[in-house]
Amino acid sequence: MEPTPRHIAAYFALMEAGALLQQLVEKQLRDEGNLSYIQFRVLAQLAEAPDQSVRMTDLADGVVYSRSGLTYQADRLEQNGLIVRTPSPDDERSVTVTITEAGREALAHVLPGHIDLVARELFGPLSEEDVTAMADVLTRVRDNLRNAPRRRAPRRRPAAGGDDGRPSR
Amino acid sequence: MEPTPRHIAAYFALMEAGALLQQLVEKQLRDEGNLSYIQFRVLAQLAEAPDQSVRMTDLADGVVYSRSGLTYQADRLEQNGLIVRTPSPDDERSVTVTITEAGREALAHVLPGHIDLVARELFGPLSEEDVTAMADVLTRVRDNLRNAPRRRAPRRRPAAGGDDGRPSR
DNA sequence: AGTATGCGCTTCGAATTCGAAGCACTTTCC
DNA sequence: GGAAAGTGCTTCGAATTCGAAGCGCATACT
Repeated sequence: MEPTPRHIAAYFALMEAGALLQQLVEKQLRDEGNLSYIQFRVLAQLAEAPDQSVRMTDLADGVVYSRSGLTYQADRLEQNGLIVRTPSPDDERSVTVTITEAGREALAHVLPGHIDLVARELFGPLSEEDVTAMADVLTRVRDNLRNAPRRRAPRRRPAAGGDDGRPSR
Repeated sequence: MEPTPRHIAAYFALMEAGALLQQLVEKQLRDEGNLSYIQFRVLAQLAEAPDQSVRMTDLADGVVYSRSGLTYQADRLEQNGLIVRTPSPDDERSVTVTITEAGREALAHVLPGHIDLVARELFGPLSEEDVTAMADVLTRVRDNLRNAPRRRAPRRRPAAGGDDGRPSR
């Protein structure tokens, strides 16, 4: 399939719109609540979780983020008293993250401004139909992207008969 | 305007789709051409410029990036011989960036895989109508976002009769 | 049971990011 | 014409980012 100019326009518009919006959002959260966008997403995810708790891995998957990056941000959030980390009861390896009262307050504090900002900057120029179309198309795109990255080739057959070129560790 | 669940879905879908796609693209460019996404955008912008040259500031605006960040990436690109920086002829302050032959080759080298990736991962699940709708809506959003951040209040009337409180530099 | 493999999280190091500050040149305004 | 304000870029420092490596627990296979 040959890409048309419209395809290219759609591609760049998506990337740029996402980047621009993230910059605005990041600034609002920083100014009003001293939170990064990732931290905001983490808190939001915890707040709507059944028992205010989620495992680290599920958090990372939820916010599209590297595991080490999440560890770093979780350190920040815990230092600031917005979350608590405890070993998971059922699986000794995993860590359960729970939002604290202070965390809920921090979230509640930035939320109104956040909603205002998004309503103004993102949805401002859009009609209801536009919003519907955008949600529809982008949801499909996102779900597709969430599955596609399965390029983590399982590396089957760990060189049963010879060196596969991978350096020893 | 009260945000509906559909608004929220659209907002997160935009942010996540952008982030996921960027990760895939970043990886492809890194693997196949040792380029970051920003570097790719810079080269692409230079390649389509009238005389293969653009000023630093215009580049930064074009790719949605901080000036200092662009300086850093321009250093990398220049070290690798993909661009050249020369003082601008008309304005002694500004720097004109020009893509080199090696730069064009690097771009040509990653482009086919790039187009494949985007066609597959982004446009794969979309119909022609979807692409049109997405381009239409997101272009408007992006253009709106490009202008909106004008919270740099123009600070009109530079205190014709007294100190406006702004610290001297 | 016992070893091999896999999973969940953190630590580590190196690269990248941004804003603030600095520098040099340009334009504006008396 | 000269100070004041603005513009374009780089430098600087501090924070953030990610992948690779490390560690301990869990699961599979025999």
